[in-house]
Amino acid sequence: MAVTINDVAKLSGVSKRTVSRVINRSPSVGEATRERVLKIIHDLNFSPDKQARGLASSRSYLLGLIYDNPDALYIDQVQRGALDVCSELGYELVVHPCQSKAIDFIADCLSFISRSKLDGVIILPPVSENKALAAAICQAGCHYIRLASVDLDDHQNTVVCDERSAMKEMATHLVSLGHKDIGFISGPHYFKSSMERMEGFVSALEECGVNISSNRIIEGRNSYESGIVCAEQLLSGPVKPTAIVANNDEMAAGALRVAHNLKLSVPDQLSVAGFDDNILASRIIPSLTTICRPVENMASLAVQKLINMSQSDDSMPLKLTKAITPVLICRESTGKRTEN
Amino acid sequence: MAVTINDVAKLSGVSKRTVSRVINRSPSVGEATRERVLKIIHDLNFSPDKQARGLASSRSYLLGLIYDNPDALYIDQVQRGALDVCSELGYELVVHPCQSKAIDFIADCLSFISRSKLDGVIILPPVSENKALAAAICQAGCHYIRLASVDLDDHQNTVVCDERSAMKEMATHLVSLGHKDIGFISGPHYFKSSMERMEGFVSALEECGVNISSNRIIEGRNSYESGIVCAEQLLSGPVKPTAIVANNDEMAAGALRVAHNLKLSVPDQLSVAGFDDNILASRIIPSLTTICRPVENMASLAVQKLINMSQSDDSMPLKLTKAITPVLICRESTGKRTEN
DNA sequence: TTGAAAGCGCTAACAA
DNA sequence: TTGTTAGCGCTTTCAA
Repeated sequence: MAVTINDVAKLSGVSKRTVSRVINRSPSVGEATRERVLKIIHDLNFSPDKQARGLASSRSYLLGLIYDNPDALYIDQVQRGALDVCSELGYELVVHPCQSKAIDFIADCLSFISRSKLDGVIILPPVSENKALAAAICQAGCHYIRLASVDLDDHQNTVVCDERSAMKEMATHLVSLGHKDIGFISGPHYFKSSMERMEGFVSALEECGVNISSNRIIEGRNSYESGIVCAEQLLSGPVKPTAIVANNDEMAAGALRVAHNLKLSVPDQLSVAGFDDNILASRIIPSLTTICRPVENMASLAVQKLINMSQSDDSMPLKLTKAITPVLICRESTGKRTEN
Repeated sequence: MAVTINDVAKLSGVSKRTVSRVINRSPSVGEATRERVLKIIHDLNFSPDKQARGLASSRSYLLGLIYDNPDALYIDQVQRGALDVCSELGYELVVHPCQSKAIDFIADCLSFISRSKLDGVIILPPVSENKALAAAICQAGCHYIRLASVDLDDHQNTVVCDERSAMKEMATHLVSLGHKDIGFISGPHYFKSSMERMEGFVSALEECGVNISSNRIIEGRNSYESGIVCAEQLLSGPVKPTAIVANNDEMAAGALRVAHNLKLSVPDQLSVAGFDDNILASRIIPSLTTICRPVENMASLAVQKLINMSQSDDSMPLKLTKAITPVLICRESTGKRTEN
């Protein structure tokens, strides 16, 4: 059978209790003892049984990942970033795609949490913006971290990426290329992140002395198809913008498609930019100028915070040390404004 | 606190053991007793604690997902398909991306399994082809299902998608468009699925009376970059193929990029096709003709089989009823051969 | 700083 | 058909 805490205790000549303390990184263990026990643990390749631990401590060492429908690459990056930290600290990650429009959506998430007694959950945007969900989870006594683009909660409960500053970079980039008539395809206005990106972009443009009229801003739904619809609208008039920025890469891809249909050459006649740096961005022709967030880092940080919260009081807190700064990636789809 | 088996036992006037029997659908419980207990269970809204059950019965009600590096969309689809069935049957899904080239790769997977006492794992291609891994998992006493393109194991342990027949469709499609000089960018030859697709394609072409010379077949590495390298090679000679088929969409995207660089118009001067139907395929310009596998269904089926295996003998087996047939998706990137 | 003993909620032998 | 008695492997009172 597998090696248990008893084996470790016997071999290291201490009690179960002390081994338990070592496992749980309690500071009240003598340095010599700790090292001896750690060595035995290592030699025996012991790892504590999660179910037993959970049963005894009413914890599960399981973290949940709740998301609605961001793109697959984003989810994949989150999972990798989260698991990096999880596996280091003996946690496992349980996934839960959900339907935020479903009527029993919150109940469904709560059931997910209680079914496996999750120690905490990470909530991805855009579900992360759902205030009722966060409140319900909190009331259920479960820890959570919301990934977001704005402070929408206690600072402890969020990992925020400064998307506003990213859009500022984008604005500066386009203005420096000479663009003065720029169209913007926003995400749905009921998402705070959409507003954040839009406002960040618009106000940065203004700071650069470029104004964007309200009919140059169109609300999309973040889908490829809606990107097409919005870009068609932006490019339908006699005077066309020389650049279009979209709230995400999917819609930017839609804009590229429209440009293609209209035989507008990108970036010569029209610059296009997105947000996300998903797999599409580097593969599509022309490749897409876009914003890349450090998604894996954000997820790692979220897990660290989560584990910190659910750790017993006498264990040492982890240090949280990763920067969350998005980066502008310039590719082929943006270029100098040409006179027209 | 939550209601436990003891509460149920007390209220229904039987022993814990009997309640346990009812929970586990043991046939050796009197009909009257069973009904009484079930009523109490219902009234109390009791649901047994997974950790306690697991600790006592050495099961976890957790399934694992092991994968190396297929594209993110594929993973996302697998997760959704798997979770559909999992959540219906009270199981949870734990994810585990891994590095199949790492030296301790198998140990790492085994540790993943034992850490959480997984009841079973689903292994995605291409790791699923690793025979040593499957053997090790089996020996560790864990159930597994390998998603694959060929029968590489006991039929019970695999969910197979007939990729050979898909490539036959592809071949027929291209031949019907008049193509006679076709290039093929294969995946690494050490993957069985690569060979399966390649051989399926080549032999189907032959059946259609079209031969493909060996210098028209180039081994890629499934990456976008290697697609570029291989396509450049195929298109470097004085006589160019009129169509290029790649082992996956990523490499096909590379081929599109090369065509673009060479100012070859697709599909007028060159047809290109991929395999996967990933997110790229429908967004790229021109959109990509490719093969779509019913990935979600395959994952659902895998979970059903897995749970069937790990269920106690006296519970009803699930019926497994989904078809696993890939489909050819024709888009813009393939068209009639033009004389040259 | 350390240890002894009592469970956590459930299932599994073995009786009855 | 049912109940009794032990655990599963760990954490947690409480003492020392």
